[in-house]
Amino acid sequence: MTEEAYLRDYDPKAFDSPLLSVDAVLFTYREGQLKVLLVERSNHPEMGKWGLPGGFVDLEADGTLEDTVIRKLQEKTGVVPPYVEQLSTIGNRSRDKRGWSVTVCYTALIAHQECETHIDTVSDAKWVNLKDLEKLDLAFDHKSIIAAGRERLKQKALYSIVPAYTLPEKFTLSDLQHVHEVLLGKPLQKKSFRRRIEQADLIVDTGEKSAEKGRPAILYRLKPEASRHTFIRNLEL
Amino acid sequence: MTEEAYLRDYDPKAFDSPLLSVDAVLFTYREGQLKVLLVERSNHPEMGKWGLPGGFVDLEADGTLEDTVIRKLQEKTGVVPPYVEQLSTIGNRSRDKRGWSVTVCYTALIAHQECETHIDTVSDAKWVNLKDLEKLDLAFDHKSIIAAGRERLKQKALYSIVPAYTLPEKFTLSDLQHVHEVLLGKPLQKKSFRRRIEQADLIVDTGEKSAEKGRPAILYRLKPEASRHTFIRNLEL
DNA sequence: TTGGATAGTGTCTTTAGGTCACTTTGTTGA
DNA sequence: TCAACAAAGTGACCTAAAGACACTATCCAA
Repeated sequence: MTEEAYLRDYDPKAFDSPLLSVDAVLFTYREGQLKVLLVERSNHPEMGKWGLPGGFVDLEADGTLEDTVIRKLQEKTGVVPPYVEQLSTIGNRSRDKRGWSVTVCYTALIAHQECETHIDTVSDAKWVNLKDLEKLDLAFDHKSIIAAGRERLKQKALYSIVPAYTLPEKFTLSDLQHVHEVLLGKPLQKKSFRRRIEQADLIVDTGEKSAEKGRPAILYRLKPEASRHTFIRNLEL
Repeated sequence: MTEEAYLRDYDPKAFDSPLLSVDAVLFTYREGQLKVLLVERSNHPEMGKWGLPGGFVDLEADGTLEDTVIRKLQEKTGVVPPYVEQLSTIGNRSRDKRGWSVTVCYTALIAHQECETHIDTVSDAKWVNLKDLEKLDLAFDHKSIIAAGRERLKQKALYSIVPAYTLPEKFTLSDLQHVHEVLLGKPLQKKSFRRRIEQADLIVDTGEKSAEKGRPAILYRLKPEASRHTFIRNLEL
């Protein structure tokens, strides 16, 4: 048989295959707290429970898996988060009552200011403090996915400034240090932190200053190469 | 409608969904070269081309995605590799002529001695030097998946001794250093390398010595906690 | 027993990061 | 107007990890 004949007769539903979905752990930082976006499930199974934003691939609309996540996140937040990175894929027979199920998970970061108003209009989405998650009973294995996302972000805090994407476009080094401290769960030395960031050479002085009490701080912005525009990490080499 | 009713009537084939497969980049080290296991495709599409070992989830036999990879690897090598780790998931409309396709990719490591004989009996599998890959035309996007796996392994060489899983159970520090040098593409300082490994405290002296020319070297083995038995990394926290 | 080959170590230098006190620069209210 | 306060930013010293490289150790073979 030729490949043409094979492809002509190919029936995608001839074989049983797992259910495939996509989920996103969207983090933000506000008032000293790390928060995750949760969505109330409006369909079975686990209807009524809160869980991660996500869903199924739209074979027509989506060209890649990243298109799917971004589409789903935009539905809930109104915007495309500036940072999206694949986290892990989980697939087994027990995580979904419907049967064998696979979910491709992503972590995403955004400044809460970017989507505050839109989330308020969407009644089925809300920010939840990571600290308050323990009490909640989330859908599927979403709680452990969030834990994995948080762990990944913690690692990033050790050797990168990726957590900066949880902040507004212009931010101070003190802000950034606070985010890192929350992620790492311990205070950092101001000097060391600043030295590391200066060496990395990933941010640039905007010339503006913050207006809090005390000495005003320089407002920085991420350099264009680490640009604030849908930085998608999946197989870039 | 109750959840019970929903689940009773649930039809997994009611919606179109992407094709889901699993692929593995199995590395080994031999005679100063990094090698990857390739398999000749016996079915359409891309029949006759060489590609990564992998396949579809068996909803009956496999409990998790990792079961699927391991089953596929065992079919080709005869054994379960001591190190298997999820790499990345790639899903888009263009990678497979059959349509929307998602593949969950893994990297795995094994000593070539463990499977030499079995691979010789399986005529459709062979080790290929990483260096020789450029010339080859592999199936699907497998060449870029291998590149990603190699890049991941290179990162591991910087701060771990995971590459030790490409070596036999008992190995010398010189062997391990050679593997790391090939991965990093540059010579390493013997003293620094050994200091780093000693500090990590992940290997233990077997009491045996190697018998090459020159001064015999101490044979080490990975400590049980970094045990040589199907160390699967996916979402361990 | 000596020379070749490779394993393994001693030691100085370099660099990244920790610590902490000090200076700077703004606001606020007597 | 100017001290007191608060937070930003820096100087300087110390420690730990890694780089560089020469040196010693231990085997085999001729």
